[in-house]
Amino acid sequence: MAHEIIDDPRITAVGLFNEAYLGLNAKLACQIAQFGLSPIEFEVLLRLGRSPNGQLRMTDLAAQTSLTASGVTRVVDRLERDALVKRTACPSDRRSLYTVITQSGQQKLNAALPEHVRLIEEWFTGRLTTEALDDLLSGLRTVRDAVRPGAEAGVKSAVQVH
Amino acid sequence: MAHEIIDDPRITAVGLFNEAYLGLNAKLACQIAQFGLSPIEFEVLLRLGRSPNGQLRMTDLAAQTSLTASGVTRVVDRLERDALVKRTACPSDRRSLYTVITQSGQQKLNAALPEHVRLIEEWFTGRLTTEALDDLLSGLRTVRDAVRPGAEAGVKSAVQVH
DNA sequence: CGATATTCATTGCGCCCGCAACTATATACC
DNA sequence: GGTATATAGTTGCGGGCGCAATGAATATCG
Repeated sequence: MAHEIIDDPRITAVGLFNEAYLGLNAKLACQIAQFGLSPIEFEVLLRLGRSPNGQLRMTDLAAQTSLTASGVTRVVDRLERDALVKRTACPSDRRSLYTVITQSGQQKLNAALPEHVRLIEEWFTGRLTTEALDDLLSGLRTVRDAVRPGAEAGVKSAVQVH
Repeated sequence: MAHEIIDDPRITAVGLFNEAYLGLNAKLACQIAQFGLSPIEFEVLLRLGRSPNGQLRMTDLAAQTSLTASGVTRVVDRLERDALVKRTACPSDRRSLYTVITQSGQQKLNAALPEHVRLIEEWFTGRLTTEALDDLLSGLRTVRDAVRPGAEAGVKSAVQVH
């Protein structure tokens, strides 16, 4: 009855991956929510905040997040409604729009970040020795590079895997 | 302008965690979809399949997945509509319901599992040396145990972390 | 035993987001 | 230069799921 494959250690490994990921994110989501933001809104703000001029085109946001173009439109809709970002025209391509973080968006981001980092330290990085953390990140990097759905910000040429 | 904290390596680490997790799951979701299942439906089927008698109460399913009770109700609704599970009364507590996997559910699970494991091997476990995999899983386990949202199946007494 | 509190599951409502269709602009090709 | 194709972004629609309210059964406690 395939009673052995259902307990395959590889399935267990993925289960562990899931639990660790979801558990950690639940902790972080809770803190982010205190600033009136959803995790995806926080991520967009973060990516804008670390980009040159605090701006990114909608398409780039879609590539860097787990969202489709449609999803980006709506997240930016919400952030713009709350005056945390604004849309501005792209001079070189009139199809494109820049989403640029506002003063108020930067302030909210700066306000949230210290505690955010503290929580990451508390529930994740601080739980491991330097060496164990390096090992973990190295493994994650290997997996990330394998499954890269676009991966690194700003990457233009994506190698297609068969 | 807090230009340093936004590039804190701990934030980067979480970003890496995200990319690896989402990328891997996208690969797996794609395969699962070929069997007409969403990832959460597959997970429910899997957890039922590895449980004694292929059954679990709604509440247990909620505890083991990332779903609320309401979410479990609806997932089981869909699976039951497709005849992959069925609800049966719990004799000892008439508030509770068992969700039990059907013959047809087992067959679908068995059909999906080999390729599922193969994909995990291809995109995850097979990318790492035995040692690197052990290190990765050990790190994940540490994090999981810290943030445990209920963690191990069947655990009854949950130690509350302040 | 009887009243109160708790637990299991479901449901109405609303948000979020993917898909596919659509508009506008840009690029390619003859 | 003009037509075909590709790309940027938005929108209607529909599905998935959380929250809070509800109903039913059980547990707790005076």
